[in-house]
Amino acid sequence: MDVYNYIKDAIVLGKYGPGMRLTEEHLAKELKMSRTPIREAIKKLQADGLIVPLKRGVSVRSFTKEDIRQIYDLRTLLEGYAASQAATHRTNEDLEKMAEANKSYEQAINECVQSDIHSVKKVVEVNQQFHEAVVMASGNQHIHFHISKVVVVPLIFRSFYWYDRGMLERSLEVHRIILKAIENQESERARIAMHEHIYEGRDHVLTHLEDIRNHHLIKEDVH
Amino acid sequence: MDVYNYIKDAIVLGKYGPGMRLTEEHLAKELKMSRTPIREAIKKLQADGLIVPLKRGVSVRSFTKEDIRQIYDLRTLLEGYAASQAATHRTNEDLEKMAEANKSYEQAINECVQSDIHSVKKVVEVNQQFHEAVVMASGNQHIHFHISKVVVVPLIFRSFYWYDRGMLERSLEVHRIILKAIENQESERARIAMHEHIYEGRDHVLTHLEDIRNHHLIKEDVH
DNA sequence: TACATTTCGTTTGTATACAATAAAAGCGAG
DNA sequence: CTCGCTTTTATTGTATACAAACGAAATGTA
Repeated sequence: MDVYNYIKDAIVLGKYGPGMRLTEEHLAKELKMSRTPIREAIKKLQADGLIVPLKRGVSVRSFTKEDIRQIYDLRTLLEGYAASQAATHRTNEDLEKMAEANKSYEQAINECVQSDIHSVKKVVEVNQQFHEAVVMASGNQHIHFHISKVVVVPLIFRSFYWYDRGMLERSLEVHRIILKAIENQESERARIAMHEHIYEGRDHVLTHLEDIRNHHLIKEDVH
Repeated sequence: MDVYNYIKDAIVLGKYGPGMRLTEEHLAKELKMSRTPIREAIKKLQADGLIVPLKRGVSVRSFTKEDIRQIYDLRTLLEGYAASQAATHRTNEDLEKMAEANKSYEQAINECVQSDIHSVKKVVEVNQQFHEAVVMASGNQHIHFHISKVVVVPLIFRSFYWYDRGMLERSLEVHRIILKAIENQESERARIAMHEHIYEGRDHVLTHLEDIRNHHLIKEDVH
Protein backbone atom coordinates (compact mmCIF):
# COMPACT_ATOMS: atom_id res chain seq x y z
CA MET A 1 0.00 0.00 0.00
CA ASP A 2 2.91 2.25 0.66
CA VAL A 3 4.37 1.43 -2.73
CA TYR A 4 1.05 2.17 -4.36
CA ASN A 5 0.95 5.66 -2.93
CA TYR A 6 4.58 6.29 -3.71
CA ILE A 7 4.10 5.57 -7.39
CA LYS A 8 0.80 7.38 -7.49
CA ASP A 9 2.35 10.50 -5.99
CA ALA A 10 5.26 10.24 -8.37
CA ILE A 11 2.84 10.25 -11.28
CA VAL A 12 0.70 13.02 -9.86
CA LEU A 13 3.70 15.21 -9.09
CA GLY A 14 5.10 14.65 -12.54
CA LYS A 15 8.19 12.73 -11.54
CA TYR A 16 6.99 9.97 -13.83
CA GLY A 17 5.68 11.91 -16.78
CA PRO A 18 2.94 10.73 -19.13
CA GLY A 19 4.05 8.06 -21.55
CA MET A 20 7.06 7.12 -19.47
CA ARG A 21 7.66 3.44 -19.24
CA LEU A 22 7.85 1.92 -15.77
CA THR A 23 9.83 -1.24 -15.21
CA GLU A 24 9.46 -3.36 -12.15
CA GLU A 25 13.14 -3.71 -11.54
CA HIS A 26 13.86 0.00 -11.64
CA LEU A 27 11.06 0.70 -9.21
CA ALA A 28 12.25 -2.14 -7.03
CA LYS A 29 15.73 -0.65 -6.91
CA GLU A 30 14.40 2.83 -6.28
CA LEU A 31 12.27 1.67 -3.37
CA LYS A 32 14.79 -0.89 -2.20
CA MET A 33 12.31 -3.72 -2.29
CA SER A 34 11.75 -6.85 -4.29
CA ARG A 35 9.60 -6.89 -7.38
CA THR A 36 6.70 -8.66 -5.69
CA PRO A 37 5.13 -5.72 -3.86
CA ILE A 38 5.86 -3.51 -6.87
CA ARG A 39 3.87 -5.79 -9.13
CA GLU A 40 0.98 -5.57 -6.75
CA ALA A 41 0.98 -1.79 -6.77
CA ILE A 42 1.26 -1.68 -10.54
CA LYS A 43 -1.78 -3.93 -10.90
CA LYS A 44 -3.76 -1.58 -8.73
CA LEU A 45 -2.64 1.51 -10.58
CA GLN A 46 -3.68 -0.24 -13.74
CA ALA A 47 -7.15 -0.88 -12.38
CA ASP A 48 -7.31 2.81 -11.49
CA GLY A 49 -6.46 3.67 -15.07
CA LEU A 50 -3.41 5.68 -14.11
CA ILE A 51 -1.04 3.48 -16.05
CA VAL A 52 -1.72 1.52 -19.21
CA PRO A 53 -0.43 -1.88 -20.26
CA LEU A 54 2.05 -2.10 -23.10
CA LYS A 55 2.84 -5.24 -25.03
CA ARG A 56 5.48 -5.61 -22.43
CA GLY A 57 5.26 -3.74 -19.16
CA VAL A 58 3.35 -0.54 -18.49
CA SER A 59 3.60 3.17 -19.08
CA VAL A 60 2.18 6.22 -17.39
CA ARG A 61 -1.05 7.17 -19.02
CA SER A 62 -1.21 10.39 -20.92
CA PHE A 63 -4.48 12.24 -21.28
CA THR A 64 -5.61 14.21 -24.26
CA LYS A 65 -7.83 17.25 -23.94
CA GLU A 66 -10.71 15.11 -25.10
CA ASP A 67 -9.97 12.54 -22.38
CA ILE A 68 -10.08 15.20 -19.73
CA ARG A 69 -13.28 16.62 -21.11
CA GLN A 70 -14.93 13.20 -21.06
CA ILE A 71 -13.69 12.26 -17.63
CA TYR A 72 -14.90 15.55 -16.25
CA ASP A 73 -18.28 14.95 -17.85
CA LEU A 74 -18.51 11.73 -15.91
CA ARG A 75 -17.38 13.34 -12.72
CA THR A 76 -20.02 16.01 -13.21
CA LEU A 77 -22.66 13.38 -13.74
CA LEU A 78 -21.64 11.39 -10.67
CA GLU A 79 -21.09 14.25 -8.26
CA GLY A 80 -24.16 16.07 -9.50
CA TYR A 81 -26.16 12.98 -8.74
CA ALA A 82 -24.50 12.70 -5.36
CA ALA A 83 -25.46 16.27 -4.54
CA SER A 84 -29.08 15.75 -5.55
CA GLN A 85 -29.30 12.59 -3.50
CA ALA A 86 -27.64 14.31 -0.57
CA ALA A 87 -30.34 16.95 -0.68
CA THR A 88 -33.01 14.34 -0.08
CA HIS A 89 -31.17 11.97 2.24
CA ARG A 90 -28.85 14.16 4.32
CA THR A 91 -28.94 13.79 8.10
CA ASN A 92 -28.04 16.52 10.54
CA GLU A 93 -24.73 14.83 11.08
CA ASP A 94 -24.06 14.99 7.35
CA LEU A 95 -24.85 18.70 7.32
CA GLU A 96 -22.42 19.28 10.17
CA LYS A 97 -19.64 17.45 8.41
CA MET A 98 -20.12 19.36 5.19
CA ALA A 99 -20.26 22.68 7.00
CA GLU A 100 -17.13 21.81 8.92
CA ALA A 101 -15.29 20.81 5.75
CA ASN A 102 -16.31 24.06 4.16
CA LYS A 103 -15.05 26.00 7.14
CA SER A 104 -11.68 24.32 6.87
CA TYR A 105 -11.74 25.13 3.20
CA GLU A 106 -12.30 28.80 3.88
CA GLN A 107 -9.45 28.84 6.36
CA ALA A 108 -7.10 27.01 4.01
CA ILE A 109 -7.86 29.51 1.26
CA ASN A 110 -7.11 32.43 3.53
CA GLU A 111 -3.82 30.90 4.59
CA CYS A 112 -2.91 29.92 1.06
CA VAL A 113 0.11 31.46 -0.60
CA GLN A 114 0.63 30.69 -4.27
CA SER A 115 4.33 30.08 -3.91
CA ASP A 116 4.01 27.72 -0.94
CA ILE A 117 3.28 24.27 -2.25
CA HIS A 118 2.20 22.97 1.14
CA SER A 119 -0.50 25.56 1.57
CA VAL A 120 -1.73 24.79 -1.95
CA LYS A 121 -1.78 21.08 -1.20
CA LYS A 122 -3.79 21.82 1.91
CA VAL A 123 -6.42 23.65 -0.12
CA VAL A 124 -6.73 20.72 -2.51
CA GLU A 125 -7.02 18.27 0.33
CA VAL A 126 -9.68 20.19 2.21
CA ASN A 127 -11.62 20.80 -0.99
CA GLN A 128 -11.75 17.06 -1.53
CA GLN A 129 -13.02 16.61 2.00
CA PHE A 130 -16.04 18.73 1.18
CA HIS A 131 -16.76 16.78 -1.96
CA GLU A 132 -16.42 13.53 -0.07
CA ALA A 133 -18.77 14.75 2.61
CA VAL A 134 -21.37 15.41 -0.06
CA VAL A 135 -20.88 11.95 -1.51
CA MET A 136 -21.26 10.40 1.94
CA ALA A 137 -24.42 12.39 2.56
CA SER A 138 -25.91 11.01 -0.64
CA GLY A 139 -26.40 7.69 1.11
CA ASN A 140 -25.09 5.76 -1.86
CA GLN A 141 -21.99 3.95 -0.66
CA HIS A 142 -20.97 2.92 -4.13
CA ILE A 143 -20.58 6.35 -5.70
CA HIS A 144 -17.36 6.88 -3.84
CA PHE A 145 -15.88 3.84 -5.52
CA HIS A 146 -16.52 5.36 -8.92
CA ILE A 147 -15.60 8.91 -8.16
CA SER A 148 -12.27 7.76 -6.80
CA LYS A 149 -11.64 6.18 -10.18
CA VAL A 150 -12.34 9.37 -12.01
CA VAL A 151 -8.70 9.63 -12.38
CA VAL A 152 -8.10 13.19 -13.32
CA VAL A 153 -8.52 14.35 -9.77
CA PRO A 154 -4.80 13.97 -9.15
CA LEU A 155 -3.94 15.71 -12.38
CA ILE A 156 -6.13 18.62 -11.41
CA PHE A 157 -3.90 19.07 -8.46
CA ARG A 158 -1.19 20.67 -10.44
CA SER A 159 -3.62 23.01 -12.10
CA PHE A 160 -3.96 24.62 -8.72
CA TYR A 161 -0.64 26.23 -9.37
CA TRP A 162 -2.58 28.53 -11.61
CA TYR A 163 -5.47 29.17 -9.29
CA ASP A 164 -5.70 32.75 -8.18
CA ARG A 165 -7.36 33.99 -5.06
CA GLY A 166 -10.45 35.17 -6.90
CA MET A 167 -11.00 31.75 -8.33
CA LEU A 168 -10.67 30.03 -4.98
CA GLU A 169 -13.08 32.44 -3.38
CA ARG A 170 -15.57 31.88 -6.16
CA SER A 171 -15.18 28.16 -5.55
CA LEU A 172 -15.88 28.64 -1.87
CA GLU A 173 -18.97 30.62 -2.70
CA VAL A 174 -20.33 27.81 -4.86
CA HIS A 175 -19.61 25.33 -2.10
CA ARG A 176 -21.81 27.44 0.13
CA ILE A 177 -24.58 27.47 -2.45
CA ILE A 178 -24.43 23.71 -2.78
CA LEU A 179 -24.47 23.26 0.96
CA LYS A 180 -27.45 25.55 1.31
CA ALA A 181 -29.40 23.72 -1.37
CA ILE A 182 -28.68 20.42 0.34
CA GLU A 183 -29.74 21.92 3.66
CA ASN A 184 -33.00 23.12 2.15
CA GLN A 185 -33.51 19.77 0.45
CA GLU A 186 -33.63 21.41 -2.97
CA SER A 187 -32.27 18.45 -4.85
CA GLU A 188 -32.39 19.86 -8.37
CA ARG A 189 -30.76 23.09 -7.23
CA ALA A 190 -28.01 21.12 -5.53
CA ARG A 191 -27.37 19.07 -8.62
CA ILE A 192 -27.17 22.04 -10.90
CA ALA A 193 -24.90 23.98 -8.59
CA MET A 194 -22.56 21.01 -8.39
CA HIS A 195 -22.61 20.64 -12.15
CA GLU A 196 -21.68 24.26 -12.59
CA HIS A 197 -18.95 23.96 -9.96
CA ILE A 198 -17.24 21.03 -11.61
CA TYR A 199 -17.62 22.43 -15.11
CA GLU A 200 -15.83 25.55 -13.96
CA GLY A 201 -13.02 23.38 -12.69
CA ARG A 202 -12.94 21.53 -15.97
CA ASP A 203 -12.71 24.69 -18.02
CA HIS A 204 -9.93 25.95 -15.84
CA VAL A 205 -7.93 22.79 -16.25
CA LEU A 206 -8.49 22.76 -19.99
CA THR A 207 -7.36 26.33 -20.50
CA HIS A 208 -4.21 25.73 -18.52
CA LEU A 209 -3.50 22.33 -19.97
CA GLU A 210 -0.61 23.55 -22.09
CA ASP A 211 1.15 25.09 -19.12
CA ILE A 212 0.69 21.87 -17.21
CA ARG A 213 2.18 19.91 -20.08
CA ASN A 214 5.26 22.12 -20.16
CA HIS A 215 5.67 21.71 -16.45
CA HIS A 216 5.62 18.00 -17.02
CA LEU A 217 8.34 18.12 -19.60
CA ILE A 218 10.68 20.02 -17.36
CA LYS A 219 10.35 17.46 -14.61
CA GLU A 220 10.71 14.63 -17.05
CA ASP A 221 14.23 15.67 -17.95
CA VAL A 222 15.39 15.14 -14.41
CA HIS A 223 14.76 11.47 -14.54
CA MET B 1 -5.94 -13.34 -17.15
CA ASP B 2 -7.17 -16.87 -17.38
CA VAL B 3 -7.11 -17.19 -13.63
CA TYR B 4 -9.03 -13.96 -13.29
CA ASN B 5 -11.85 -15.22 -15.46
CA TYR B 6 -11.89 -18.59 -13.77
CA ILE B 7 -12.43 -17.07 -10.35
CA LYS B 8 -14.86 -14.51 -11.70
CA ASP B 9 -16.97 -17.21 -13.31
CA ALA B 10 -16.82 -19.29 -10.17
CA ILE B 11 -18.23 -16.37 -8.22
CA VAL B 12 -20.84 -15.51 -10.82
CA LEU B 13 -22.00 -19.10 -11.10
CA GLY B 14 -22.22 -19.44 -7.36
CA LYS B 15 -19.46 -21.97 -6.89
CA TYR B 16 -17.84 -19.52 -4.52
CA GLY B 17 -20.80 -18.18 -2.61
CA PRO B 18 -21.00 -14.74 -1.02
CA GLY B 19 -19.01 -14.42 2.17
CA MET B 20 -16.85 -17.41 1.36
CA ARG B 21 -13.22 -16.94 2.17
CA LEU B 22 -10.75 -17.50 -0.63
CA THR B 23 -7.21 -18.52 0.18
CA GLU B 24 -4.38 -18.28 -2.27
CA GLU B 25 -3.08 -21.75 -1.61
CA HIS B 26 -6.40 -23.48 -2.15
CA LEU B 27 -6.94 -21.67 -5.41
CA ALA B 28 -3.37 -22.43 -6.41
CA LYS B 29 -3.95 -26.13 -5.82
CA GLU B 30 -7.29 -26.08 -7.59
CA LEU B 31 -5.79 -24.42 -10.65
CA LYS B 32 -2.50 -26.27 -10.39
CA MET B 33 -0.45 -23.11 -10.41
CA SER B 34 1.72 -21.22 -8.01
CA ARG B 35 0.36 -18.49 -5.80
CA THR B 36 1.86 -15.68 -7.84
CA PRO B 37 -0.65 -15.55 -10.70
CA ILE B 38 -3.45 -16.15 -8.21
CA ARG B 39 -2.45 -13.10 -6.21
CA GLU B 40 -2.56 -11.04 -9.35
CA ALA B 41 -6.09 -12.14 -10.19
CA ILE B 42 -7.26 -11.55 -6.66
CA LYS B 43 -5.95 -8.00 -6.74
CA LYS B 44 -7.90 -7.36 -9.89
CA LEU B 45 -11.10 -8.87 -8.55
CA GLN B 46 -10.64 -6.65 -5.55
CA ALA B 47 -10.38 -3.58 -7.73
CA ASP B 48 -13.59 -4.70 -9.43
CA GLY B 49 -15.28 -4.90 -6.06
CA LEU B 50 -16.20 -8.56 -6.46
CA ILE B 51 -14.21 -9.64 -3.44
CA VAL B 52 -13.48 -7.70 -0.29
CA PRO B 53 -10.33 -7.65 1.82
CA LEU B 54 -10.42 -9.19 5.27
CA LYS B 55 -7.87 -8.55 7.97
CA ARG B 56 -6.19 -11.49 6.43
CA GLY B 57 -7.07 -12.67 2.95
CA VAL B 58 -10.26 -11.96 1.06
CA SER B 59 -13.83 -13.14 0.86
CA VAL B 60 -16.45 -13.12 -1.84
CA ARG B 61 -18.52 -10.01 -1.53
CA SER B 62 -22.12 -10.36 -0.55
CA PHE B 63 -24.63 -7.79 -1.63
CA THR B 64 -27.61 -6.62 0.35
CA LYS B 65 -30.80 -5.50 -1.31
CA GLU B 66 -29.75 -1.95 -0.60
CA ASP B 67 -26.40 -2.52 -2.31
CA ILE B 68 -28.13 -3.79 -5.41
CA ARG B 69 -30.52 -0.90 -5.42
CA GLN B 70 -27.67 1.61 -5.16
CA ILE B 71 -25.53 -0.06 -7.76
CA TYR B 72 -28.45 -0.17 -10.14
CA ASP B 73 -29.07 3.49 -9.51
CA LEU B 74 -25.54 4.19 -10.65
CA ARG B 75 -25.89 1.97 -13.65
CA THR B 76 -29.07 3.77 -14.57
CA LEU B 77 -27.33 7.10 -14.25
CA LEU B 78 -24.37 6.04 -16.37
CA GLU B 79 -26.21 4.17 -19.09
CA GLY B 80 -28.92 6.79 -19.24
CA TYR B 81 -26.25 9.37 -19.84
CA ALA B 82 -24.64 7.14 -22.44
CA ALA B 83 -27.95 6.84 -24.28
CA SER B 84 -28.52 10.58 -24.29
CA GLN B 85 -25.02 11.24 -25.54
CA ALA B 86 -25.41 8.54 -28.16
CA ALA B 87 -28.49 10.34 -29.45
CA THR B 88 -26.45 13.44 -30.20
CA HIS B 89 -23.15 11.89 -31.27
CA ARG B 90 -24.08 8.65 -33.02
CA THR B 91 -22.67 7.99 -36.48
CA ASN B 92 -24.30 5.83 -39.11
CA GLU B 93 -21.84 3.12 -38.26
CA ASP B 94 -22.95 3.28 -34.63
CA LEU B 95 -26.58 2.96 -35.67
CA GLU B 96 -25.77 -0.09 -37.74
CA LYS B 97 -23.99 -1.78 -34.89
CA MET B 98 -26.81 -1.16 -32.47
CA ALA B 99 -29.40 -2.39 -34.94
CA GLU B 100 -27.34 -5.47 -35.62
CA ALA B 101 -26.94 -6.20 -31.92
CA ASN B 102 -30.66 -5.84 -31.46
CA LYS B 103 -31.33 -8.23 -34.30
CA SER B 104 -29.11 -10.82 -32.70
CA TYR B 105 -30.95 -10.19 -29.49
CA GLU B 106 -34.28 -10.87 -31.10
CA GLN B 107 -32.98 -14.07 -32.59
CA ALA B 108 -31.46 -15.24 -29.31
CA ILE B 109 -34.74 -14.64 -27.53
CA ASN B 110 -36.65 -16.67 -30.07
CA GLU B 111 -34.20 -19.52 -29.76
CA CYS B 112 -34.10 -19.31 -25.99
CA VAL B 113 -35.38 -22.18 -23.91
CA GLN B 114 -35.63 -21.65 -20.17
CA SER B 115 -34.15 -24.99 -19.31
CA ASP B 116 -31.17 -24.70 -21.61
CA ILE B 117 -28.48 -22.75 -19.83
CA HIS B 118 -26.51 -22.10 -22.99
CA SER B 119 -29.37 -20.42 -24.76
CA VAL B 120 -29.96 -18.29 -21.68
CA LYS B 121 -26.30 -17.34 -21.55
CA LYS B 122 -26.51 -16.37 -25.20
CA VAL B 123 -29.38 -14.00 -24.48
CA VAL B 124 -27.42 -12.33 -21.70
CA GLU B 125 -24.37 -11.99 -23.88
CA VAL B 126 -26.19 -10.48 -26.84
CA ASN B 127 -28.12 -8.15 -24.58
CA GLN B 128 -24.83 -6.84 -23.27
CA GLN B 129 -23.65 -6.29 -26.80
CA PHE B 130 -26.52 -3.90 -27.41
CA HIS B 131 -25.77 -1.98 -24.24
CA GLU B 132 -22.12 -1.79 -25.16
CA ALA B 133 -22.97 -0.55 -28.63
CA VAL B 134 -24.93 2.28 -27.05
CA VAL B 135 -22.03 3.13 -24.78
CA MET B 136 -19.67 3.16 -27.74
CA ALA B 137 -22.01 5.40 -29.69
CA SER B 138 -21.98 7.89 -26.84
CA GLY B 139 -18.49 8.90 -27.87
CA ASN B 140 -17.27 8.88 -24.27
CA GLN B 141 -14.59 6.24 -24.08
CA HIS B 142 -14.40 6.34 -20.32
CA ILE B 143 -17.97 5.37 -19.53
CA HIS B 144 -17.23 1.80 -20.42
CA PHE B 145 -14.59 1.65 -17.74
CA HIS B 146 -17.14 2.58 -15.11
CA ILE B 147 -20.02 0.54 -16.36
CA SER B 148 -17.83 -2.53 -16.38
CA LYS B 149 -17.23 -1.92 -12.70
CA VAL B 150 -20.89 -1.76 -11.94
CA VAL B 151 -20.47 -5.14 -10.58
CA VAL B 152 -23.93 -6.49 -10.35
CA VAL B 153 -23.98 -7.29 -14.02
CA PRO B 154 -22.68 -10.79 -13.33
CA LEU B 155 -25.13 -11.31 -10.53
CA ILE B 156 -27.96 -10.31 -12.78
CA PHE B 157 -27.02 -13.20 -14.94
CA ARG B 158 -28.56 -15.70 -12.64
CA SER B 159 -31.73 -13.71 -12.39
CA PHE B 160 -32.27 -14.63 -16.00
CA TYR B 161 -33.27 -18.03 -14.76
CA TRP B 162 -36.49 -16.37 -13.77
CA TYR B 163 -37.01 -14.39 -16.93
CA ASP B 164 -40.06 -15.46 -18.83
CA ARG B 165 -40.67 -14.97 -22.51
CA GLY B 166 -42.99 -12.01 -21.95
CA MET B 167 -40.32 -10.20 -20.02
CA LEU B 168 -37.68 -10.78 -22.65
CA GLU B 169 -39.99 -9.56 -25.38
CA ARG B 170 -40.81 -6.47 -23.41
CA SER B 171 -37.07 -5.92 -23.02
CA LEU B 172 -36.60 -6.22 -26.76
CA GLU B 173 -39.36 -3.72 -27.33
CA VAL B 174 -37.67 -1.16 -25.08
CA HIS B 175 -34.39 -1.74 -26.89
CA ARG B 176 -36.19 -0.78 -30.08
CA ILE B 177 -37.57 2.36 -28.50
CA ILE B 178 -34.12 3.36 -27.28
CA LEU B 179 -32.64 2.72 -30.68
CA LYS B 180 -35.30 4.75 -32.39
CA ALA B 181 -34.79 7.68 -30.04
CA ILE B 182 -31.06 7.57 -30.70
CA GLU B 183 -31.71 7.39 -34.41
CA ASN B 184 -33.99 10.44 -34.23
CA GLN B 185 -31.46 12.24 -32.05
CA GLU B 186 -34.00 12.65 -29.26
CA SER B 187 -31.51 12.64 -26.45
CA GLU B 188 -33.87 13.13 -23.54
CA ARG B 189 -36.21 10.44 -24.86
CA ALA B 190 -33.28 8.06 -25.19
CA ARG B 191 -32.15 8.73 -21.66
CA ILE B 192 -35.53 8.20 -20.16
CA ALA B 193 -36.20 5.02 -22.09
CA MET B 194 -32.87 3.65 -20.93
CA HIS B 195 -33.65 4.65 -17.36
CA GLU B 196 -36.92 2.83 -17.50
CA HIS B 197 -35.30 -0.19 -19.08
CA ILE B 198 -32.69 -0.59 -16.38
CA TYR B 199 -35.09 0.14 -13.56
CA GLU B 200 -37.27 -2.67 -14.81
CA GLY B 201 -34.28 -4.95 -14.67
CA ARG B 202 -33.51 -3.77 -11.18
CA ASP B 203 -36.99 -4.44 -9.92
CA HIS B 204 -36.94 -7.88 -11.43
CA VAL B 205 -33.68 -8.73 -9.73
CA LEU B 206 -34.88 -7.37 -6.41
CA THR B 207 -38.11 -9.33 -6.42
CA HIS B 208 -36.29 -12.55 -7.21
CA LEU B 209 -33.41 -11.91 -4.85
CA GLU B 210 -34.55 -14.46 -2.31
CA ASP B 211 -34.74 -17.23 -4.89
CA ILE B 212 -31.25 -16.32 -6.05
CA ARG B 213 -29.98 -16.48 -2.48
CA ASN B 214 -31.41 -19.95 -2.00
CA HIS B 215 -29.83 -21.07 -5.21
CA HIS B 216 -26.55 -19.84 -3.83
CA LEU B 217 -26.90 -21.80 -0.64
CA ILE B 218 -27.51 -25.02 -2.47
CA LYS B 219 -24.38 -24.62 -4.52
CA GLU B 220 -22.40 -23.59 -1.47
CA ASP B 221 -22.95 -26.93 0.19
CA VAL B 222 -21.16 -28.70 -2.61
CA HIS B 223 -17.91 -27.03 -1.81
C1' DT C 1 23.71 0.11 -48.63
C1' DA C 2 19.49 -2.25 -47.45
C1' DC C 3 17.26 -6.05 -45.66
C1' DA C 4 16.73 -10.39 -43.33
C1' DT C 5 18.36 -13.37 -39.67
C1' DT C 6 20.46 -14.44 -35.59
C1' DT C 7 22.06 -13.48 -31.20
C1' DC C 8 22.16 -11.26 -26.93
C1' DG C 9 20.39 -8.44 -23.20
C1' DT C 10 16.44 -6.83 -20.79
C1' DT C 11 12.05 -7.49 -18.64
C1' DT C 12 8.23 -9.88 -17.33
C1' DG C 13 5.82 -14.43 -15.82
C1' DT C 14 5.93 -18.14 -12.73
C1' DA C 15 7.57 -21.06 -9.04
C1' DT C 16 9.32 -21.60 -4.59
C1' DA C 17 11.40 -20.65 -0.05
C1' DC C 18 11.37 -18.26 4.10
C1' DA C 19 9.80 -14.77 7.48
C1' DA C 20 6.02 -12.43 9.71
C1' DT C 21 1.51 -12.43 11.40
C1' DA C 22 -3.12 -13.59 12.22
C1' DA C 23 -6.35 -17.18 13.56
C1' DA C 24 -7.28 -21.39 15.95
C1' DA C 25 -6.48 -24.85 19.10
C1' DG C 26 -4.99 -26.35 23.47
C1' DC C 27 -4.11 -25.65 28.29
C1' DG C 28 -4.36 -24.16 32.94
C1' DA C 29 -6.32 -21.43 36.68
C1' DG C 30 -10.19 -19.39 38.81
C1' DC D 1 -17.21 -24.63 32.93
C1' DT D 2 -15.35 -20.56 31.27
C1' DC D 3 -12.10 -17.08 30.67
C1' DG D 4 -7.58 -15.73 29.46
C1' DC D 5 -2.99 -17.10 28.17
C1' DT D 6 0.24 -19.83 25.45
C1' DT D 7 1.38 -22.67 21.76
C1' DT D 8 0.54 -24.29 17.38
C1' DT D 9 -1.05 -24.04 12.73
C1' DA D 10 -2.52 -21.74 8.61
C1' DT D 11 -1.98 -17.99 5.48
C1' DT D 12 -0.19 -14.07 3.72
C1' DG D 13 3.97 -10.85 2.62
C1' DT D 14 8.40 -10.59 0.72
C1' DA D 15 12.54 -12.08 -1.54
C1' DT D 16 14.78 -14.57 -4.97
C1' DA D 17 15.70 -17.80 -8.80
C1' DC D 18 14.81 -19.39 -13.16
C1' DA D 19 12.31 -19.73 -17.61
C1' DA D 20 10.04 -17.52 -21.44
C1' DA D 21 9.14 -13.67 -24.35
C1' DC D 22 10.23 -9.57 -26.32
C1' DG D 23 13.16 -5.98 -28.34
C1' DA D 24 17.39 -4.25 -30.05
C1' DA D 25 21.63 -4.57 -31.90
C1' DA D 26 24.84 -6.98 -34.59
C1' DT D 27 26.01 -9.88 -38.28
C1' DG D 28 25.75 -11.76 -42.76
C1' DT D 29 24.04 -11.69 -47.52
C1' DA D 30 22.31 -9.68 -51.77
